[in-house]
Amino acid sequence: MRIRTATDLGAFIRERRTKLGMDQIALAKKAGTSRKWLVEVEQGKPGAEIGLILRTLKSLEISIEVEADSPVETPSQGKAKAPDINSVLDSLKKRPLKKQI
Amino acid sequence: MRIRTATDLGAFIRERRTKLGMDQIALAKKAGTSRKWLVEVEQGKPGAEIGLILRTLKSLEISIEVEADSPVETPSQGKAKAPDINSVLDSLKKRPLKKQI
DNA sequence: CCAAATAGTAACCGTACGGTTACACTTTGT
DNA sequence: ACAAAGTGTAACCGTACGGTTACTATTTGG
Repeated sequence: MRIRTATDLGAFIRERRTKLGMDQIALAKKAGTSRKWLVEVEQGKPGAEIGLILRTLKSLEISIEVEADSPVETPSQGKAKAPDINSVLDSLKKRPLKKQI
Repeated sequence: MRIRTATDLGAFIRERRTKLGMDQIALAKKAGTSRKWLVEVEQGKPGAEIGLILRTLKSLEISIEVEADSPVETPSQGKAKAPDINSVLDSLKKRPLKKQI
């Protein structure tokens, strides 16, 4: 299922929880959170912290996949997009070391 | 890419951002958050709120998919998996229907 | 009817999330 | 050499997230 909003996520969590025959207390305990928090998350609370969300999904054996929609946006670089050298150079340009004076 | 931790998510966000040629300020503004927040998220902050995360992923044109790992109760023989009767029974057993007095 | 189980809600409270501002460090371009 | 761009970090502060506890529906079962 594609997740676009916190409400989507809450609905999916609730559906999975009930299919597994768990109540809110059981899931909250397994995920290391509180029942209050789970209630709010299942209702689509956008302020829920990602760490607790991930623990909850793991407790429900739900996997998350992220994917870039468009391969890459090359605005005006023409049509030659073979080796994507810019990305390679950019990644090599990452802050390598912390140099001390 | 499979997301298991907040660090995974932060790394993916950063990779996508740089591939799109955006700096932290541009992405933060587009996602409606602050650069400080984005720095922490890219470093794997588990306390980041899911609402801001979703806005950021949308700004990067990243889609999220969630999926239940096991259908419901791994039936060892996956040949013809009848109309998952267990789920039906479970849901009926839990909170079946709203019955009128 | 009453009791039990599950879920939604409210209050209070300590903590930390997120925004703002400022400064330090590195790389790049002039 | 310098300045600019990009990033990491620190401080302060208002707000709200999450935990706890309690109470309220709603349904089921005795």
